[in-house]
Amino acid sequence: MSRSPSPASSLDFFESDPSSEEDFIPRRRVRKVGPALGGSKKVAGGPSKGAPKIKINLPALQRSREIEAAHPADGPIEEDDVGEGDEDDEGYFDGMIGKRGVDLSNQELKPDHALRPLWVDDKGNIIVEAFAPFARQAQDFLVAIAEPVSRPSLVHEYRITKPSLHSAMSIGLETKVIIEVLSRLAKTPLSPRLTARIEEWTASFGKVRLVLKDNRYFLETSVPEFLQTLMTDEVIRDCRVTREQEAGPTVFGAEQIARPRRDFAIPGTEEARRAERGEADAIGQPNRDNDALIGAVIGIGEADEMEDEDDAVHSFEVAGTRMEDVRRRCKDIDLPALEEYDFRNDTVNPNLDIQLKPMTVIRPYQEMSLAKMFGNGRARSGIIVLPCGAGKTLVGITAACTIKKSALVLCTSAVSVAQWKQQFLHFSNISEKQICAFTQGEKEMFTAPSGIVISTYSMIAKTGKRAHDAEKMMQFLRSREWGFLLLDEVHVAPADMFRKCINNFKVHAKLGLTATLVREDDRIGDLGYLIGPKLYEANWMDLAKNGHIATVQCAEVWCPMTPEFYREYLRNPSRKRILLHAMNPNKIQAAQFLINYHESRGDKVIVFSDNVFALEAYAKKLGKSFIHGGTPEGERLRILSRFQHDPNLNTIFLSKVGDTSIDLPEATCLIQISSHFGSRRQEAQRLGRILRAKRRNDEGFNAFFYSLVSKDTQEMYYSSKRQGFLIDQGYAFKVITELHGLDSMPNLVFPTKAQQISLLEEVLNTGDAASETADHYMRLNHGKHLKRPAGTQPVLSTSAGSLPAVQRFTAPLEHLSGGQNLSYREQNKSVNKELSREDRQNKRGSGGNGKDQHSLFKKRKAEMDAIKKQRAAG
DNA sequence: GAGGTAGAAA
DNA sequence: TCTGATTCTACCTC
Repeated sequence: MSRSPSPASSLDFFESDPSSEEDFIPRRRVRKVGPALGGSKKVAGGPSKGAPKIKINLPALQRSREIEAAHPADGPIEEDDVGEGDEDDEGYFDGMIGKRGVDLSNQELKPDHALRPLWVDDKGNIIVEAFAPFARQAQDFLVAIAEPVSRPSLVHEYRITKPSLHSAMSIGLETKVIIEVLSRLAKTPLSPRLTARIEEWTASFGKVRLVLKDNRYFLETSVPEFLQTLMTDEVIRDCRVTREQEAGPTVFGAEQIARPRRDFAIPGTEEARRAERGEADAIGQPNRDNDALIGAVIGIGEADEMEDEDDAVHSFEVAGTRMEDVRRRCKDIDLPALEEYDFRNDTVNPNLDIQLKPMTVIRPYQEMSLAKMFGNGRARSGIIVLPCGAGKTLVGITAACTIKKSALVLCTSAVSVAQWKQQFLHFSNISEKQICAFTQGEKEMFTAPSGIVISTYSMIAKTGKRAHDAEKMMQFLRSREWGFLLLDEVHVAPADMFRKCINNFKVHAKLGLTATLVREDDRIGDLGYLIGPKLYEANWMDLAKNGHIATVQCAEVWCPMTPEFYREYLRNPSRKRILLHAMNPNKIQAAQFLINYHESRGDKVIVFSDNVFALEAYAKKLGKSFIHGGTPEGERLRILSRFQHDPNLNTIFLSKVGDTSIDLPEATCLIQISSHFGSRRQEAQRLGRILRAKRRNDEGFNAFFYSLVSKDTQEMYYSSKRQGFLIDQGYAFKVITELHGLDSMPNLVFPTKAQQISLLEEVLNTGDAASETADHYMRLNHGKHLKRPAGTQPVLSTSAGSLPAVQRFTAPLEHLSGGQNLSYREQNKSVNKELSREDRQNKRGSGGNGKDQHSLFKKRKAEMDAIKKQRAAG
């Protein structure tokens, strides 16, 4: 690698020997290791004589395990942990098969195990040797049948769960194929318990369907006993619609039962171009090399068709307003309703004349995800997960061009509505009068019989008063049947208000798109019944390898707190702590150093800060432009265009506004200075800002992602939590504890203690102002959040005067200090002790004029004392 | 455009 | 154990 000599030598942390694990594993991650690693769990009967003992104990694996242990609530779409059976044998099968660890200590290796890439235990945990022969093909298969747990470079981990098997079934895999392929790829024979479980879980799948006909929803099944189950279930019975003339279930003929192959090509693919040239013979056949190869290698031909079902389809109507209940209940009673839209044979809804423009070509992974959606010639509802910048929009548009029916597109912001509209016009031949936006500003309806409407979730979910036009528009949207509902950023859909967007419309097929299928609450699993199974999830590392997204070097920079800041940090309530660790002078210096370094390399740098005060302070101190929520539109555009075109403006500071909706293809380096919450989604989305870097295909090009963390503060905890998602995607975070050359840098900000202390003073004072304005803000807008913590007494604030809304609450000290964060408190117990000892000494000693006590600290102490006194009195 | 209301995110 | 505090967005009305 050739780099300019002086800064490169100071930033050689990315070039050190990757084999030294020490550098790659931050020490703090070495927490307690999960159970059953390397076979520590009890083994019935012990290992049989002569059988080789297999232990998997690779560092990479261990690391991922530890991260998982650190936030166990995480994870892909998963069943609620039902856990009825307490006994070890049964309990863990509910929800997901295994918890963690792959224990094969009493298993016999197959003689040719070296050729087979998988370790599969009896709980459904799978470990892939990514370097083994056929690992590639194995991974294609695993993505379809299991949840990726983590995918670092050499050893990948997957887990078979009930939802993942349902996804597999919904894209057309069959039980016996799943078991067969799995057992051929595994190094040891599959456990009978696992195969039994797979059989059990897949048995009922796909036998119940939910269909929309003539604006009415029907549950249908060809298995009489399932019909029985459904009709006697009280929840579902409650959702039934009975009309006078149809007391019992309707019985249809057999025509819907045949499971056809796809007999058309997905637009934009090689297949489609072949079809255009009249070479249509191969359509719908598995045309990927992988399929053929895997078939040849493991001796499995093409998947057999589903065995013939009964001749008659029984169905009954359910209320459209109760769809969510119906879907959830079906899932709960293990009869998940499959939703497929046979759009080619839908003669009721008019077709929409929409095609991809001839020049539009979709990428292999986009084709693959669409092939999952349209695999059997119908449109399956589900979710496609692609990294930011990997062309989600084009996937959505291609899906719309395949279905060719009226479509409804929902996004999170008005900006993104405009982008979708523009992209539709760019990639397809849709005419402008057939595509319309529904936002505050635009309330046009299409006049043609079919068309596309693009809107925001909040517009649709709006409760209460509506503008006249908006109400009319909603009636229009609600009154008609839609062929296709496209949900952008679908991870927001489980929110209370947004989830009704999905059920408010008569929709045949739903497709959710997202880059980050994670939420910090437990609602991500709801998407399973709100929309459908996950159809496809791309591997970030693979896309990077193939140049579809940029390669990123990630680093966490540990900045020690200066003593003055740390002392204040420890004694201040949590609200100011955020400010204190964000404004840590060492961090500001680190930011300055990194910005200088990357600007000198010709990088365009984005600096993120969640805290608006810190954002502004940094930007002003370092003389850079900044944008936050309060920045007027015109100003934003001006700054952004200068960032793109002006070679003298290479760094911008962004607040949360930059997380979404601002597209910056120029950026190649990203620095986070304040990230006090543990949102994995935000971290991934920010990384996504630089994944679409235009220069990504340059030889040896790397984008850079830095997280600046103040040492020994809450940030450490949050930072490791935030990284979870990216680490699971295979990114490695390097920890940098020292930036060489920083001290010798000219024009370093805050070089002297005096300047740092005056900064501290400013921070504390402004902090006061900030919390006052925050109080004011809350009084005005967010009174609903002022809930009294349990076990506290309301105290009327003296400053509140006649305003009844303001209440101050007495509470244990922990409520104020943020000490309720357990892991954090543990870390700092001794420090707190030291601090209180120091406090006592200060009190005993110099009666207030101690020479080491800055006047500022005296003031703070007086304030704290006043608070304490007040609390004691109240 | 200002100000109000409501909601999301974590 | 329970839920946080803040920033931001979007929509509505006037």
